[in-house]
Amino acid sequence: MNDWLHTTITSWYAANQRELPWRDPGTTAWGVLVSEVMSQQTPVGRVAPLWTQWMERWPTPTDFAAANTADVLRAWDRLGYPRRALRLHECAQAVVDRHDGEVPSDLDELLALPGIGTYTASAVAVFAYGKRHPVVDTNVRRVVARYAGGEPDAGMATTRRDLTATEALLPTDAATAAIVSIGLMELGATLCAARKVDCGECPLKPRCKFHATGAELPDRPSRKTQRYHGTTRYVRGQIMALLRANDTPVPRVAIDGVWHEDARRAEALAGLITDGLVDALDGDLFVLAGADGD
DNA sequence: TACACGTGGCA
DNA sequence: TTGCCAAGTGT
Repeated sequence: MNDWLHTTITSWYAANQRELPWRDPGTTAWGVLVSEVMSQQTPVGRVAPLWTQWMERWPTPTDFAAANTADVLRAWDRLGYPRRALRLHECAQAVVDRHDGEVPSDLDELLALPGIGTYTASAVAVFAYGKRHPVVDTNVRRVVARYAGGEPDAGMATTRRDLTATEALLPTDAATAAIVSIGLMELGATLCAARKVDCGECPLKPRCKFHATGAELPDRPSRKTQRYHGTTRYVRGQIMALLRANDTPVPRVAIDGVWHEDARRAEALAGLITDGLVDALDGDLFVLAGADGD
């Protein structure tokens, strides 16, 4: 009963998809996995150039598993959330240890890997291996909420409900379902964004409940955000940037320069050490984790 | 369930 | 300019 949706999305995506390096037909499952992890909470346009360099440097899980952690964190550069780089490194090691260096295609095996949650596991199974699963990210949740629910935004992320609602829209055929999923994501990332809709260009307009009811976006943001400057997260970022820029151990007094509040700075540094992103050396010196080789 | 977790572009 | 927002995951 959703045939119209499937053919509409499929043809729209074929004609309008953005050029992204990991969409090249020759991309490996590992390449897909890396692109998905890098894209977590990060605009894909910022990911693309880094992904290309990354895959040239570490083409396979085995290559990457052997990399030094400090090199990984430097290569991650300012992509954000450096813990993702750590998880990706652990993920490569798990792929080598548990799967003989081959990215698994089974959803549960993917889910068991470090840094791989519901979304990423589905995305790899579907986009790299052609499996049939609903792939539900923030874009899909929003587009489905608007198209099928007539609501301006998706509600709270409740995995089960999201999977059910998306599942109901997908075709039986795995290959087509994959294109519908990537098409919904693309639509949400381009024409049907959180704060800006372009119904005039949208192929789903004729049957979209949200458009039918006026497509009015609320003035209020759909989710709460917090101030960033001066937060622990901000100070962590400043410390990481300082350590990335230095090949030699950095004395505490240098770190003291990144933020004026002692307590905040201490909290940030302690957190980075706890998270395995920073190593403390004798003499009150600090380095990127694994800077001496893992 | 709710919060922590980086960074930079855009309106 | 300030603040929203981005292919989420782990706790």
